[in-house]
Amino acid sequence: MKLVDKPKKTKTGQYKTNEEELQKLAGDHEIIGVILDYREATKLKSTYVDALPGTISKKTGRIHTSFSQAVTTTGRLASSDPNIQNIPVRTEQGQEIRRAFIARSDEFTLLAADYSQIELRIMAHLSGDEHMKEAFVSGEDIHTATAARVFGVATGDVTKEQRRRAKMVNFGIIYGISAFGLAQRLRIPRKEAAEIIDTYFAQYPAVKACMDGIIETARNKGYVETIAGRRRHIRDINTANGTVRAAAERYAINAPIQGSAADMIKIAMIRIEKLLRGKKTKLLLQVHDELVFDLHKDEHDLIEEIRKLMSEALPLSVPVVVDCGVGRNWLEAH
DNA sequence: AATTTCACG
DNA sequence: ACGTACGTGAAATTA
Repeated sequence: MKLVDKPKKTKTGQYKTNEEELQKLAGDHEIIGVILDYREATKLKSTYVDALPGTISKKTGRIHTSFSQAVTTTGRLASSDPNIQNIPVRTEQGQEIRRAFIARSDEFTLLAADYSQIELRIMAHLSGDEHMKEAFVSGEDIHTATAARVFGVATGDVTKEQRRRAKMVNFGIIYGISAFGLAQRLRIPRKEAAEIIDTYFAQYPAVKACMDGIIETARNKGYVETIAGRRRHIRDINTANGTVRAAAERYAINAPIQGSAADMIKIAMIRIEKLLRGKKTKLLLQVHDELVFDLHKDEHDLIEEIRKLMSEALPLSVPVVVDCGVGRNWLEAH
């Protein structure tokens, strides 16, 4: 429709029509919003509404996923056939789908127990950064605390926009931040993004030192390690190609963070399995930082025991907070 | 079979 | 100038 001067192309030469590109055209033609709505609806219908009923076991009347323990590069589990780790939750229509996941009978409810900000807490632990640790020890909202530091205002004066940006920066830290990546996410010039990152590292100096140290380890040993000792080998960490090397450095930084979180929840799962022996309550699912249980109505005392096992699975130098919720369906449990 | 898009953490 | 945020799996489309 000639709405763009230089339309972006995919690597095979097709026009890019993903959400990010379409969103930029939202004000230029009324069809764009309609297409985005259509995309959302058809994605949910084909991937979940149409597909999941066919996966229900004839024998049990339930959906049984497969968890792979040796697939991901970081130590996370992967769920397939069907994937139950990507059940919708973000949009209204998505939430309707999540509501369909219910407890096994009237005697049960669903319990969702999830780690709060676990990857940033692991960053605080690995780096030992006093400012970041203090934010968690005092129970502050980490994104608000980061915003206050990066934008130089009091915690109470942090605006929504500042918090939103700080949240993006915190995510960036976990991913092995780059000025380009942050600039794209925040839709600001690369130079501004670079300044935000500089301020961030000035406020959390030990985080910067930790990230440099991880990269140094990768260069010297060829691999990085999680808290429990899982290794990820980092190819190309010493390559001359700057782009490839920068990517390798991001993998090196992300792997110990994402992987240590995976270590933690796996240790918790092993201990919880022992706790639940002989009980009616069953562990159903793991979704990276969350465990979902069929909780029997007479066993609600288990909630605090599960919370304790999860929060103490891999002790950190900051508090590990586990949020627990109970409901008739998976959406309500959150 | 490869690519693109998009669902989740 | 290059060209990137990390980790997955499934459906639809393209080649």
